[in-house]
Parts: sequence; structure tokens; C-alpha cells
Amino acid sequence: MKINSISDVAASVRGRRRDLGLSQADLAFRAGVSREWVNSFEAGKATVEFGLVFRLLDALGLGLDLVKLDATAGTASVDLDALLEEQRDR
Amino acid sequence: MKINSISDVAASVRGRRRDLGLSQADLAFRAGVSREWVNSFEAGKATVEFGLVFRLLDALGLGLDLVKLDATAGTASVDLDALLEEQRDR
DNA sequence: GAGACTTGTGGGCGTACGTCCACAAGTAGT
DNA sequence: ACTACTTGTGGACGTACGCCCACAAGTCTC
Repeated sequence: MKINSISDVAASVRGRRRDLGLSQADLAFRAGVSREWVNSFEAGKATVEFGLVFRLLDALGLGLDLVKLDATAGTASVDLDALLEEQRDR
Repeated sequence: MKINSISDVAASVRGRRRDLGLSQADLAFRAGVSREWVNSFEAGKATVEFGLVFRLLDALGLGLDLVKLDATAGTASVDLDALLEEQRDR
């Protein structure tokens, strides 16, 4: 499944967890994180640590693929403008 | 490309950045993070924030796919043992 | 209704992230 | 040699993560 935002990952994780019949506490134990962390992550929290996300995905039997997105748009200037616009909105 | 560890992401990011002819400072500016953060991330730091990783990938024109890993192995007990073993080694 | 389980949320606490500034070493390009 | 650029590190500082404990609301079974 294609991931466009952190919420996408969160929703996929929640669905996968329920498919496996696990509670947040179960999954937290498997991944070695706290139940509260799982809860926050599934709520779409953006500041969670990357390494913990990895552990969670492993515990769920999920993996990541890295893909190049060839934007059909033109040269670099366009990309730069867009990137500058949405910069610094953490 | 398949991602099996954080180092995989880091290496892919570094390669992609160089393909685009960007310095760490350039990429940091585009993604809205500090140059030091980019440096740490490319070194494989596991505790970086998930949201910042997302911003970095966007700035590089990279995206993530979430895939189910159907382990050819047997039932859940095996998985659980392995998961417990490598638990808590942050 | 009592008990067990799940999920969401809050506070307190220790630790480390991310930023900024600064410096050293390396690689060119002139 | 000098300058310019890049990369890797270090320290200081403010902030917030992640963990633990605790509680409320919801569901379900007995």
C-alpha cells in the first residue's frame, strides 16, 4: 500500500493489528514499546522515533519499500517553490 | 527498493541526494531541517523523528510503500520468540 | 451488578532530540 | 598558497519524547 502521510501508516498499523487480533498492549509488548506509545502512534503522532516505528512494523509483519516518485511536472524550479512553501510547518 | 533496516533508508537517502547533486545543507534547507540532522540521519541514527524523515523523503522525491511480509515460516509462536529475543535493545 | 479487558488521556520525570554556533579535516578550483 | 564548499563533531540550550502510574468511559461475559 502506498503511503502519503503519517496518518496512512497509522491507519495501516491499526488495521493490521486488528487483523491479527492484538490489543494495543499486546502489540506494545511485542514491539518493546509502551502501550501509550502505540496509542499515540495510531493517533498519527508525527514526532515518534523512527526506530520505534520500525520495531512496530516488524512486530506486525509489515515492511517498507522505498520508491522514486517521478513527478510528471517540469524542472527543478517548480519543485523548489512548492518545497519552500510548505517548509517549516512542523 | 526493499528496506530492512534504518541503515538501508539512510544509505538510500544519501545515494538519492548525491544523484540529485545536493549537499547536506541543500537538502536540509529543502526539507526544513538542520544540516546536522541530515548528517545524523545519513549516519543511521535510529532516534530521529518520523515526521522529519517523511519531510526528507518528500524533498528527495522518494515515497514509502507498506507491504505485508508473509514469512514462509510457521505459526505465531516462532515469531513471538524471535521478537522477544531482540526486544529492548534500543 | 460485578469483574475483566480495551482504549484514550493526563501528570510527573529522566533523558535525548533538534537547533544553533563553531571548529577541523578533506576536496577541489583558481 | 588561498579561497570556497562539503562533511563530521562537539557543546550548550530549550523542548518534548517515551515511560510509568493512574483514572474514566466503553464493551462484553458471567
